[in-house]
Amino acid sequence: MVEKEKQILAAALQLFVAFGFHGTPTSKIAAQAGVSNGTLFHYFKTKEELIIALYNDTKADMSAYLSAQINGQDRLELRIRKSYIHSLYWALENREKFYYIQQVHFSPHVASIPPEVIAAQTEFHLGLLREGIQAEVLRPLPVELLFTLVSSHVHGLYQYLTASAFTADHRKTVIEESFVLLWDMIRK
Amino acid sequence: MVEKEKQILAAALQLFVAFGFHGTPTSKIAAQAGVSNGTLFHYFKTKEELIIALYNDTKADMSAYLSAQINGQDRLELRIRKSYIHSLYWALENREKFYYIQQVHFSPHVASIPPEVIAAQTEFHLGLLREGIQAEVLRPLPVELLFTLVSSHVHGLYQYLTASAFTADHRKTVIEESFVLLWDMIRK
DNA sequence: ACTTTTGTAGAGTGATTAGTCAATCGAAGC
DNA sequence: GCTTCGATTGACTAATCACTCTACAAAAGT
Repeated sequence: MVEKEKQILAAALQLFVAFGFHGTPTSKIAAQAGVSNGTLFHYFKTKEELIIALYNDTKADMSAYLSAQINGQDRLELRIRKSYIHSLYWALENREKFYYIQQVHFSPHVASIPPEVIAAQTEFHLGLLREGIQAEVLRPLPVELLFTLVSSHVHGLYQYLTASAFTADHRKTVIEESFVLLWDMIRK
Repeated sequence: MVEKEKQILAAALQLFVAFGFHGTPTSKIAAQAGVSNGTLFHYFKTKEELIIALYNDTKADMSAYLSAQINGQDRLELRIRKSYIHSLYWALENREKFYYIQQVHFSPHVASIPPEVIAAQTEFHLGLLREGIQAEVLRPLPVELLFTLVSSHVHGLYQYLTASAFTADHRKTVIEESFVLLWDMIRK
Protein backbone atom coordinates (compact mmCIF):
# COMPACT_ATOMS: atom_id res chain seq x y z
CA MET A 1 0.00 0.00 0.00
CA VAL A 2 1.38 3.34 -1.08
CA GLU A 3 -1.47 4.80 0.95
CA LYS A 4 0.40 4.48 4.25
CA GLU A 5 3.45 6.21 2.88
CA LYS A 6 1.31 9.20 1.98
CA GLN A 7 -0.33 9.18 5.38
CA ILE A 8 3.07 9.23 7.04
CA LEU A 9 4.22 12.13 4.87
CA ALA A 10 1.02 14.07 5.59
CA ALA A 11 1.33 13.49 9.32
CA ALA A 12 5.01 14.43 9.28
CA LEU A 13 4.25 17.68 7.46
CA GLN A 14 1.65 18.75 9.98
CA LEU A 15 3.75 17.89 13.01
CA PHE A 16 7.08 19.17 11.75
CA VAL A 17 5.53 22.52 10.90
CA ALA A 18 3.76 22.76 14.22
CA PHE A 19 6.47 21.50 16.56
CA GLY A 20 9.73 21.51 14.60
CA PHE A 21 11.96 18.56 13.81
CA HIS A 22 13.20 18.04 17.33
CA GLY A 23 9.78 18.60 18.78
CA THR A 24 8.13 15.75 16.91
CA PRO A 25 9.18 12.20 17.74
CA THR A 26 8.77 9.53 15.11
CA SER A 27 6.36 7.78 17.44
CA LYS A 28 3.95 10.72 17.26
CA ILE A 29 4.20 10.80 13.47
CA ALA A 30 3.35 7.11 13.29
CA ALA A 31 0.45 7.53 15.71
CA GLN A 32 -1.00 10.48 13.80
CA ALA A 33 -0.63 8.58 10.52
CA GLY A 34 -2.44 5.63 12.04
CA VAL A 35 0.40 3.17 11.56
CA SER A 36 2.78 1.49 13.92
CA ASN A 37 6.22 2.67 14.82
CA GLY A 38 7.79 -0.18 12.89
CA THR A 39 5.86 0.62 9.73
CA LEU A 40 7.24 4.12 9.63
CA PHE A 41 10.76 2.73 9.62
CA HIS A 42 9.78 0.23 6.96
CA TYR A 43 9.07 3.09 4.55
CA PHE A 44 11.78 5.48 5.72
CA LYS A 45 15.00 4.01 7.00
CA THR A 46 15.74 6.99 9.24
CA LYS A 47 14.02 10.12 10.47
CA GLU A 48 16.40 12.14 8.33
CA GLU A 49 15.34 10.20 5.25
CA LEU A 50 11.73 11.06 6.04
CA ILE A 51 12.57 14.73 6.37
CA ILE A 52 14.29 14.77 2.98
CA ALA A 53 11.61 12.68 1.28
CA LEU A 54 8.98 15.09 2.53
CA TYR A 55 11.01 17.98 1.18
CA ASN A 56 11.31 16.40 -2.25
CA ASP A 57 7.65 15.47 -2.30
CA THR A 58 6.65 19.01 -1.41
CA LYS A 59 8.91 20.57 -4.01
CA ALA A 60 7.59 18.20 -6.64
CA ASP A 61 4.06 19.17 -5.72
CA MET A 62 4.83 22.85 -6.22
CA SER A 63 6.66 22.29 -9.49
CA ALA A 64 3.83 20.18 -10.87
CA TYR A 65 1.32 22.88 -10.00
CA LEU A 66 3.36 25.62 -11.62
CA SER A 67 4.02 23.63 -14.78
CA ALA A 68 0.32 23.00 -15.14
CA GLN A 69 -0.44 26.73 -14.96
CA ILE A 70 2.02 27.97 -17.51
CA ASN A 71 1.52 27.62 -21.21
CA GLY A 72 4.71 27.51 -23.25
CA GLN A 73 2.87 29.27 -26.10
CA ASP A 74 2.26 32.45 -24.11
CA ARG A 75 4.53 35.37 -24.67
CA LEU A 76 7.37 35.82 -22.25
CA GLU A 77 5.95 38.57 -20.06
CA LEU A 78 2.80 36.57 -19.51
CA ARG A 79 4.76 33.46 -18.60
CA ILE A 80 6.81 35.38 -16.05
CA ARG A 81 3.66 37.01 -14.73
CA LYS A 82 1.89 33.68 -14.36
CA SER A 83 4.89 32.14 -12.74
CA TYR A 84 4.94 34.95 -10.17
CA ILE A 85 1.24 35.02 -9.49
CA HIS A 86 0.75 31.29 -9.30
CA SER A 87 3.74 30.85 -7.03
CA LEU A 88 1.90 33.09 -4.63
CA TYR A 89 -1.40 31.30 -5.11
CA TRP A 90 0.20 27.95 -4.46
CA ALA A 91 1.96 29.27 -1.36
CA LEU A 92 -1.28 30.72 0.00
CA GLU A 93 -3.19 27.52 -0.66
CA ASN A 94 -0.44 25.31 0.73
CA ARG A 95 0.90 27.28 3.65
CA GLU A 96 2.22 24.31 5.58
CA LYS A 97 4.13 23.07 2.55
CA PHE A 98 5.49 26.51 1.73
CA TYR A 99 6.59 26.96 5.32
CA TYR A 100 8.14 23.50 5.41
CA ILE A 101 10.39 24.25 2.45
CA GLN A 102 11.80 27.27 4.26
CA GLN A 103 12.03 25.33 7.50
CA VAL A 104 14.26 22.78 5.82
CA HIS A 105 16.35 25.53 4.26
CA PHE A 106 17.09 26.98 7.69
CA SER A 107 18.03 23.68 9.26
CA PRO A 108 21.14 21.52 9.08
CA HIS A 109 19.17 19.07 6.93
CA VAL A 110 19.73 21.15 3.78
CA ALA A 111 23.22 19.77 3.79
CA SER A 112 21.79 16.31 3.01
CA ILE A 113 20.10 17.50 -0.16
CA PRO A 114 22.39 17.19 -3.18
CA PRO A 115 23.00 20.69 -4.62
CA GLU A 116 21.95 19.51 -8.07
CA VAL A 117 18.52 18.61 -6.72
CA ILE A 118 18.06 22.16 -5.48
CA ALA A 119 19.49 23.56 -8.70
CA ALA A 120 17.09 21.52 -10.83
CA GLN A 121 14.17 23.16 -9.11
CA THR A 122 15.26 26.69 -9.88
CA GLU A 123 16.27 25.87 -13.45
CA PHE A 124 12.80 26.54 -14.78
CA HIS A 125 12.70 30.05 -13.37
CA LEU A 126 16.27 30.81 -14.40
CA GLY A 127 15.38 29.75 -17.92
CA LEU A 128 12.51 32.23 -18.10
CA LEU A 129 14.71 35.06 -16.88
CA ARG A 130 17.57 34.17 -19.20
CA GLU A 131 15.16 34.25 -22.10
CA GLY A 132 13.98 37.67 -20.95
CA ILE A 133 17.49 39.08 -20.83
CA GLN A 134 18.37 37.67 -24.21
CA ALA A 135 15.22 39.09 -25.78
CA GLU A 136 16.10 42.44 -24.21
CA VAL A 137 12.82 42.46 -22.36
CA LEU A 138 14.56 42.41 -18.98
CA ARG A 139 17.44 44.47 -17.63
CA PRO A 140 20.87 43.02 -18.42
CA LEU A 141 21.61 42.00 -14.83
CA PRO A 142 23.12 38.68 -13.70
CA VAL A 143 20.32 36.05 -13.87
CA GLU A 144 21.02 34.93 -10.33
CA LEU A 145 20.49 38.47 -9.12
CA LEU A 146 17.25 38.81 -11.02
CA PHE A 147 16.17 35.45 -9.67
CA THR A 148 16.76 36.32 -6.03
CA LEU A 149 15.07 39.68 -6.50
CA VAL A 150 11.99 37.96 -7.87
CA SER A 151 11.92 35.17 -5.29
CA SER A 152 12.36 37.50 -2.39
CA HIS A 153 9.55 39.62 -3.78
CA VAL A 154 7.37 36.51 -3.68
CA HIS A 155 8.41 35.77 -0.11
CA GLY A 156 7.78 39.33 0.96
CA LEU A 157 4.32 39.37 -0.55
CA TYR A 158 3.52 36.02 1.02
CA GLN A 159 4.52 37.33 4.41
CA TYR A 160 2.43 40.46 3.96
CA LEU A 161 -0.62 38.56 2.81
CA THR A 162 -0.51 35.99 5.58
CA ALA A 163 0.18 38.46 8.37
CA SER A 164 -3.28 39.96 8.04
CA ALA A 165 -6.58 38.43 6.98
CA PHE A 166 -7.64 39.82 3.62
CA THR A 167 -10.54 38.84 1.43
CA ALA A 168 -9.69 36.71 -1.58
CA ASP A 169 -10.60 39.65 -3.78
CA HIS A 170 -8.32 42.07 -2.05
CA ARG A 171 -5.53 39.51 -2.10
CA LYS A 172 -5.90 39.19 -5.83
CA THR A 173 -5.65 42.96 -6.27
CA VAL A 174 -2.56 43.23 -4.09
CA ILE A 175 -0.85 40.38 -5.91
CA GLU A 176 -1.52 41.89 -9.30
CA GLU A 177 -0.45 45.36 -8.27
CA SER A 178 2.69 44.00 -6.69
CA PHE A 179 3.57 42.30 -9.95
CA VAL A 180 3.45 45.65 -11.69
CA LEU A 181 5.95 47.03 -9.17
CA LEU A 182 8.19 44.03 -9.69
CA TRP A 183 7.90 44.15 -13.43
CA ASP A 184 8.80 47.83 -13.59
CA MET A 185 11.86 47.01 -11.53
CA ILE A 186 13.20 44.22 -13.69
CA ARG A 187 12.06 45.18 -17.18
CA LYS A 188 14.38 46.96 -19.52
CA MET B 1 31.42 37.59 35.99
CA VAL B 2 29.38 38.69 33.02
CA GLU B 3 32.24 37.33 30.95
CA LYS B 4 31.00 33.74 31.18
CA GLU B 5 27.53 34.68 30.09
CA LYS B 6 28.99 36.20 26.94
CA GLN B 7 31.16 33.17 26.34
CA ILE B 8 28.13 30.93 26.60
CA LEU B 9 26.17 33.10 24.14
CA ALA B 10 29.08 33.13 21.71
CA ALA B 11 29.48 29.36 21.89
CA ALA B 12 25.75 28.83 21.50
CA LEU B 13 25.66 31.04 18.40
CA GLN B 14 28.43 29.12 16.69
CA LEU B 15 27.03 25.71 17.52
CA PHE B 16 23.36 26.44 16.88
CA VAL B 17 24.18 27.86 13.46
CA ALA B 18 26.43 24.94 12.59
CA PHE B 19 24.37 22.05 13.96
CA GLY B 20 20.88 23.37 14.64
CA PHE B 21 19.06 23.48 17.96
CA HIS B 22 18.52 19.77 18.23
CA GLY B 23 22.01 19.01 17.03
CA THR B 24 23.76 20.87 19.80
CA PRO B 25 23.45 19.56 23.35
CA THR B 26 23.86 22.00 26.22
CA SER B 27 26.89 20.01 27.32
CA LYS B 28 28.71 20.89 24.10
CA ILE B 29 27.83 24.56 24.49
CA ALA B 30 29.21 24.57 28.02
CA ALA B 31 32.37 22.78 26.90
CA GLN B 32 32.99 25.17 24.02
CA ALA B 33 32.40 28.14 26.32
CA GLY B 34 34.89 26.71 28.77
CA VAL B 35 32.43 26.44 31.64
CA SER B 36 30.78 23.54 33.39
CA ASN B 37 27.39 22.15 32.66
CA GLY B 38 26.00 23.55 35.88
CA THR B 39 27.23 27.07 35.15
CA LEU B 40 25.31 27.18 31.92
CA PHE B 41 22.10 26.44 33.80
CA HIS B 42 23.03 29.00 36.42
CA TYR B 43 22.84 31.75 33.79
CA PHE B 44 20.01 30.32 31.70
CA LYS B 45 17.33 28.34 33.47
CA THR B 46 16.52 26.27 30.40
CA LYS B 47 17.89 25.66 26.92
CA GLU B 48 14.89 27.51 25.55
CA GLU B 49 15.73 30.55 27.64
CA LEU B 50 19.24 30.50 26.19
CA ILE B 51 17.87 30.34 22.65
CA ILE B 52 15.65 33.35 23.26
CA ALA B 53 18.33 35.33 25.12
CA LEU B 54 20.69 34.79 22.21
CA TYR B 55 18.01 35.99 19.82
CA ASN B 56 17.44 39.19 21.80
CA ASP B 57 21.14 39.80 22.18
CA THR B 58 21.66 39.40 18.45
CA LYS B 59 18.79 41.70 17.55
CA ALA B 60 20.04 44.31 19.99
CA ASP B 61 23.46 44.13 18.39
CA MET B 62 22.01 44.80 14.96
CA SER B 63 19.79 47.63 16.16
CA ALA B 64 22.69 49.32 17.95
CA TYR B 65 24.80 49.13 14.82
CA LEU B 66 22.09 50.60 12.63
CA SER B 67 21.27 53.42 15.05
CA ALA B 68 24.93 54.37 15.12
CA GLN B 69 25.06 54.64 11.33
CA ILE B 70 22.04 56.83 10.80
CA ASN B 71 22.02 60.51 11.47
CA GLY B 72 18.61 61.95 12.31
CA GLN B 73 19.60 65.21 10.61
CA ASP B 74 19.97 63.64 7.19
CA ARG B 75 17.16 64.03 4.76
CA LEU B 76 14.71 61.20 4.48
CA GLU B 77 15.95 59.54 1.33
CA LEU B 78 19.47 59.37 2.72
CA ARG B 79 18.25 57.87 5.98
CA ILE B 80 16.33 55.18 4.13
CA ARG B 81 19.30 54.59 1.87
CA LYS B 82 21.68 54.25 4.81
CA SER B 83 19.29 51.99 6.62
CA TYR B 84 19.16 49.71 3.57
CA ILE B 85 22.85 49.70 2.84
CA HIS B 86 24.01 49.28 6.41
CA SER B 87 21.55 46.48 7.04
CA LEU B 88 23.34 44.65 4.28
CA TYR B 89 26.77 45.54 5.58
CA TRP B 90 25.91 44.34 9.04
CA ALA B 91 24.49 41.11 7.65
CA LEU B 92 27.59 40.48 5.58
CA GLU B 93 29.91 41.19 8.50
CA ASN B 94 27.83 39.13 10.94
CA ARG B 95 26.66 36.19 8.87
CA GLU B 96 26.22 33.82 11.79
CA LYS B 97 24.08 36.32 13.62
CA PHE B 98 22.03 37.17 10.56
CA TYR B 99 21.49 33.50 9.88
CA TYR B 100 20.57 32.83 13.48
CA ILE B 101 17.78 35.40 13.42
CA GLN B 102 16.21 33.63 10.47
CA GLN B 103 16.83 30.24 12.02
CA VAL B 104 14.82 31.27 15.06
CA HIS B 105 12.07 32.66 12.86
CA PHE B 106 11.66 29.28 11.18
CA SER B 107 11.55 27.31 14.38
CA PRO B 108 8.86 26.76 16.97
CA HIS B 109 10.83 29.00 19.33
CA VAL B 110 9.44 32.17 17.73
CA ALA B 111 6.28 31.42 19.61
CA SER B 112 8.13 32.12 22.87
CA ILE B 113 9.05 35.62 21.82
CA PRO B 114 6.41 38.17 22.85
CA PRO B 115 4.99 39.80 19.69
CA GLU B 116 5.66 43.26 21.12
CA VAL B 117 9.37 42.46 21.30
CA ILE B 118 9.41 41.66 17.60
CA ALA B 119 7.26 44.71 16.86
CA ALA B 120 9.61 47.03 18.73
CA GLN B 121 12.44 45.98 16.48
CA THR B 122 10.64 46.87 13.26
CA GLU B 123 9.24 50.10 14.67
CA PHE B 124 12.28 52.10 13.61
CA HIS B 125 11.97 51.04 9.98
CA LEU B 126 8.22 51.47 9.93
CA GLY B 127 8.70 55.01 11.22
CA LEU B 128 11.02 55.89 8.37
CA LEU B 129 8.57 54.57 5.82
CA ARG B 130 5.57 56.24 7.41
CA GLU B 131 7.44 59.53 7.27
CA GLY B 132 8.18 58.91 3.61
CA ILE B 133 4.55 58.27 2.77
CA GLN B 134 3.39 61.33 4.67
CA ALA B 135 5.95 63.54 2.96
CA GLU B 136 4.73 62.13 -0.35
CA VAL B 137 8.21 60.89 -1.12
CA LEU B 138 7.07 57.27 -1.17
CA ARG B 139 4.13 55.62 -2.89
CA PRO B 140 0.96 55.65 -0.81
CA LEU B 141 0.99 51.92 -0.11
CA PRO B 142 0.30 50.25 3.27
CA VAL B 143 3.44 50.70 5.39
CA GLU B 144 3.55 47.01 6.20
CA LEU B 145 3.61 46.21 2.50
CA LEU B 146 6.40 48.68 1.86
CA PHE B 147 8.27 47.26 4.82
CA THR B 148 8.11 43.65 3.65
CA LEU B 149 9.09 44.71 0.14
CA VAL B 150 12.17 46.45 1.50
CA SER B 151 13.13 43.69 3.92
CA SER B 152 12.77 40.97 1.38
CA HIS B 153 14.90 43.03 -1.00
CA VAL B 154 17.58 43.03 1.68
CA HIS B 155 17.27 39.29 2.17
CA GLY B 156 17.43 38.67 -1.55
CA LEU B 157 20.54 40.76 -1.97
CA TYR B 158 22.15 39.07 1.00
CA GLN B 159 21.51 35.69 -0.51
CA TYR B 160 22.91 36.76 -3.87
CA LEU B 161 26.03 38.29 -2.34
CA THR B 162 26.80 35.32 -0.14
CA ALA B 163 26.15 32.68 -2.76
CA SER B 164 29.21 33.75 -4.75
CA ALA B 165 32.51 35.24 -3.65
CA PHE B 166 32.74 38.85 -4.81
CA THR B 167 35.39 41.44 -4.05
CA ALA B 168 34.45 44.06 -1.47
CA ASP B 169 34.46 46.63 -4.25
CA HIS B 170 32.09 44.73 -6.45
CA ARG B 171 29.83 44.05 -3.49
CA LYS B 172 29.62 47.76 -2.79
CA THR B 173 28.65 48.46 -6.40
CA VAL B 174 25.96 45.79 -6.43
CA ILE B 175 24.52 47.02 -3.14
CA GLU B 176 24.35 50.60 -4.34
CA GLU B 177 22.86 49.69 -7.69
CA SER B 178 20.31 47.46 -6.04
CA PHE B 179 19.22 50.36 -3.86
CA VAL B 180 18.47 52.37 -6.97
CA LEU B 181 16.21 49.58 -8.20
CA LEU B 182 14.48 49.42 -4.85
CA TRP B 183 14.13 53.17 -4.57
CA ASP B 184 12.59 53.47 -8.02
CA MET B 185 10.10 50.84 -6.99
CA ILE B 186 8.93 52.47 -3.78
CA ARG B 187 9.31 56.19 -4.50
CA LYS B 188 6.37 58.23 -5.62
C1' DA C 1 -1.57 -25.81 -2.46
C1' DC C 2 2.73 -23.99 -1.03
C1' DT C 3 6.56 -21.12 -0.88
C1' DT C 4 8.43 -16.58 -0.87
C1' DT C 5 8.25 -11.97 -0.41
C1' DT C 6 6.44 -7.90 1.47
C1' DG C 7 3.89 -5.26 4.87
C1' DT C 8 2.67 -4.46 9.69
C1' DA C 9 2.81 -4.55 14.43
C1' DG C 10 4.55 -3.16 18.94
C1' DA C 11 7.43 -4.37 22.76
C1' DG C 12 12.18 -3.72 23.76
C1' DT C 13 17.00 -1.44 23.90
C1' DG C 14 20.84 1.41 24.15
C1' DA C 15 22.21 5.85 23.85
C1' DT C 16 21.50 10.60 24.67
C1' DT C 17 20.35 14.67 27.09
C1' DA C 18 18.05 18.51 29.77
C1' DG C 19 18.12 19.70 34.05
C1' DT C 20 19.26 18.81 39.39
C1' DC C 21 21.87 18.77 43.49
C1' DA C 22 25.14 18.53 47.04
C1' DA C 23 29.60 19.94 47.58
C1' DT C 24 33.32 23.40 47.10
C1' DC C 25 35.32 27.85 46.10
C1' DG C 26 36.33 32.68 46.70
C1' DA C 27 35.45 37.39 47.40
C1' DA C 28 33.48 40.96 50.29
C1' DG C 29 32.12 42.65 54.59
C1' DC C 30 32.65 42.77 59.45
C1' DG D 1 39.92 35.33 61.10
C1' DC D 2 35.17 34.34 60.37
C1' DT D 3 30.84 34.41 58.09
C1' DT D 4 27.98 34.86 54.24
C1' DC D 5 26.49 34.23 49.77
C1' DG D 6 26.73 34.02 45.00
C1' DA D 7 29.44 31.49 41.53
C1' DT D 8 31.10 27.12 39.95
C1' DT D 9 31.61 22.36 39.54
C1' DG D 10 30.53 17.71 37.65
C1' DA D 11 28.48 13.46 38.88
C1' DC D 12 23.88 11.92 38.68
C1' DT D 13 18.94 11.05 37.20
C1' DA D 14 14.79 10.51 35.02
C1' DA D 15 12.94 10.72 30.79
C1' DT D 16 12.88 10.54 25.94
C1' DC D 17 13.60 8.81 21.51
C1' DA D 18 15.49 6.75 17.22
C1' DC D 19 15.76 2.57 15.75
C1' DT D 20 15.77 -2.89 16.08
C1' DC D 21 13.86 -7.29 16.35
C1' DT D 22 10.81 -10.97 16.43
C1' DA D 23 6.50 -12.54 15.20
C1' DC D 24 2.74 -12.72 12.38
C1' DA D 25 -0.38 -11.65 8.37
C1' DA D 26 -1.34 -10.99 3.76
C1' DA D 27 -0.16 -10.97 -1.11
C1' DA D 28 2.21 -12.61 -4.97
C1' DG D 29 4.36 -15.95 -7.50
C1' DT D 30 4.60 -20.67 -9.21
